[in-house]
Amino acid sequence: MALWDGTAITVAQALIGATLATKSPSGVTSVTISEAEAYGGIDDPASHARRGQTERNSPMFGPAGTLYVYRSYGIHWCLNVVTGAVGDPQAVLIRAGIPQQGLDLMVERRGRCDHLVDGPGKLTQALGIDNSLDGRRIEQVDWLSITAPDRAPIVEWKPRVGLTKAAERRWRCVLLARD
DNA sequence: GGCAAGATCCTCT
DNA sequence: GAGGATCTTGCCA
Repeated sequence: MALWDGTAITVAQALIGATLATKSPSGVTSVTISEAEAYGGIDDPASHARRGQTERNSPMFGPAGTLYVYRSYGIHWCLNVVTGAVGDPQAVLIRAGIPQQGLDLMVERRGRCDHLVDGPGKLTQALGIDNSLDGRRIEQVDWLSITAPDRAPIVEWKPRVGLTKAAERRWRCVLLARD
């Protein structure tokens, strides 16, 4: 069973502590995922899919393991992993991580040496992720991988941030410590 | 066709 | 801590 099989809630928790890695001609970069946010289906007012399927959000309606990359505030890319069944638009937003490999490359991409991957837009920039991945399946992208952690980490569920709708739902999963 | 909102980040004070 | 940048999407007239 793949990491992304399940509901947005269970997948968000499963992704915490997992290793997200990308390869490029410049080298390999990888992070330990430390923060992920669950987005429910069309009944989640904060989800892009709340008004049904559109051209923009159609990857969310695809099978589990599809990547949904959208532009935020006209500037940043945000990476989501689609979960749930086809036609059930659940997804997990990968918000932040802890740098592991390729620190130099991340610094180069970010143009600074601090705050490399502590936000959704920063994480995609540091890992070289953009909308070329939108609608692709994780298994079909040979330069990106997500690997489950060896041991289940200790996590905490907190309210979502940056939202104006349904922000009170405690669907943000944060890495507390690794067992 | 026009307008407002938005799952953010950076810079300046 | 506050405010500006920047642009796509969806709603409404």
